[in-house]
Amino acid sequence: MTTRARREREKEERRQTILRAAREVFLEEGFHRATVDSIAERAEVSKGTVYLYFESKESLLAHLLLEGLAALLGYLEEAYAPDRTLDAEERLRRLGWAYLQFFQREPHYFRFLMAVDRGRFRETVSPQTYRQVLEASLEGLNWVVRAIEQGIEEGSFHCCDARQAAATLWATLNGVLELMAHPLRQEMVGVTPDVLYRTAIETVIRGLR
Amino acid sequence: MTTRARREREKEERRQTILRAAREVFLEEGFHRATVDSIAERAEVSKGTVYLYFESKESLLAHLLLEGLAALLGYLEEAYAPDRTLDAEERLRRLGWAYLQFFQREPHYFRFLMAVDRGRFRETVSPQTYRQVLEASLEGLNWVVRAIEQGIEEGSFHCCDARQAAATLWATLNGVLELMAHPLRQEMVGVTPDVLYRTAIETVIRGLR
DNA sequence: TAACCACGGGTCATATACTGACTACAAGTC
DNA sequence: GACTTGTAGTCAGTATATGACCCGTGGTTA
Repeated sequence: MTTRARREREKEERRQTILRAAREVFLEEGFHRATVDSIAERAEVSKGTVYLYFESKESLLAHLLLEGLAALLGYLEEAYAPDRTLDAEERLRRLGWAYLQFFQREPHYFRFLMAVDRGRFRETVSPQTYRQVLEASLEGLNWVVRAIEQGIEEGSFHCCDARQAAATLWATLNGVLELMAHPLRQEMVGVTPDVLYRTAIETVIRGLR
Repeated sequence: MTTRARREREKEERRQTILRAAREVFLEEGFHRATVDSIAERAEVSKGTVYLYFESKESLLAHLLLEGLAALLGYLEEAYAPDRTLDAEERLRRLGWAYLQFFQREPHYFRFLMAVDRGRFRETVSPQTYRQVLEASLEGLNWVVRAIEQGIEEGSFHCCDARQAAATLWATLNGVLELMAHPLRQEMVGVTPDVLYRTAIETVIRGLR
C-alpha cells in the first residue's frame, strides 16, 4: 500500500519532533528540572504520546546521546576510510576535519553531547545507558587511536601511548571548537577559527612525529 | 491545549493533500475517467479517508473550483479597494494586474479553472454546484462591471453595456495569459508578455473612453 | 434481448494513533 | 511523622484512518 510508506514517514517525523523538543527542554532546564509534560507541550503532543514513542524520560536522554554519537561515528568512519590506503597523518587530518564538520552541520547534537558530559551524568542514568554511551564514545576515539597506531607502526610517529595521544588531540580540538562559540575569545586570539583549527591539528601531528 | 492547534493544522494539511491530488488527477484524466482510488493513491491515503474529508467525488471538484474562485475573488476585491476612492481607469488597471498576479501566484488554480470551464461541465455537476460556481464567477466579473459603471457615471467612459465591456476585457486578458503559456506564440508576437498585458489593458480602457 | 461481467463510487466494521485525567510515589515542608 | 506538592508513568476513552466489501451502471457477448 502506498499508505504504508507515508504512515511510517509520519511516525518517524513525530518521533523526531519529540526528540527535538526533549533536547531543547533538557538544554534549557537540565535533565532533572525538565518535565515530561513540558516536553510534550513543546512537541505539541500529549504526555501519553511521548510514552508511546519512548519508554521513559531517561530513554529520551539515552536516544539523544546515542543518536548524536551515532551521527558523529558516521562522520569519523567516513573520514578514516578504512578500505582506502592513506598514511597516518592524512587520516588524522581527515578525522579532525570530520569532527569540525560534525560541529558545523549538527550543532544541536554537538552542543547536547558537550552539555551532558559534565555534571552528575553517571548518577543520572542507568548503568546500562551509561555503558552504551561510554562504548559509543570510545568507538569514536578509537578511530583516532587507530590512526595513531598506524603511524607508530609505519615509523612516522614516535612511540607513545596511542590512547593518551588520541585524547590529547581530541581535547585540543574541543578547546578550539569551544573557542569558536565565543566571539570575544576569538577576537582575543586574533586568528580565524579555521586557521586555528588547522594549526591545532598540525601542531599535534608534529608533536607525534 | 497546545495539541489542539497542531491537530487542526494537520487535518487541514491532509485535506489540502487530498485536494491537490484530486486536482492533478482531474487535470490528467478528466473528471469522468479519474477514479477516487487513484486520487487516494496519489494522496497516499485510503479511499475511506478521502470520504472522511469530502462527501463525494463531485464535491472534490466543487471544492477545487470554489476555493480557486474564492482565491481569485480575494485578489480582485483587494485590487478594487472598495473603501478607497480611485478613478475608474485606475481600478481597471489594478483589477487587470490582480488577475495577472493570480495567474502567476496560483498557477494550479488558474489552470484548473480554465480547464474545467470547457466541455460538458454543466452535465458533470449537480445544478446546485453549477449555480454556486456560476455565482462565484459572476461575482468576480462584477468587480470589473462596477469599475466600468463608475467610469460611465463619472463621464470618463462612453455609454455602453458595462457587462459586455467587462466580458471583453476579461476575454482579452485571458487571451494574453493563454499566450504566456506558449513560448512559440510569444516569440511570434515578439513582445514580452507583461508589455503585451499592459498594452491589452490600456487598449481596452482607451476603447471605453 | 437477456445474461453476464468489470469497474468504480460509496460504506462501515475494524485497526491504529492519540489523549489527558488519574495513580503512585518521591522529595520537600511544617 | 503527617501533610503537601510535583511529576513520572498508566490506561480507558476518543479520534482518525483503513481497505474489504456492497451495489448500481454501462459495456460486452451469446
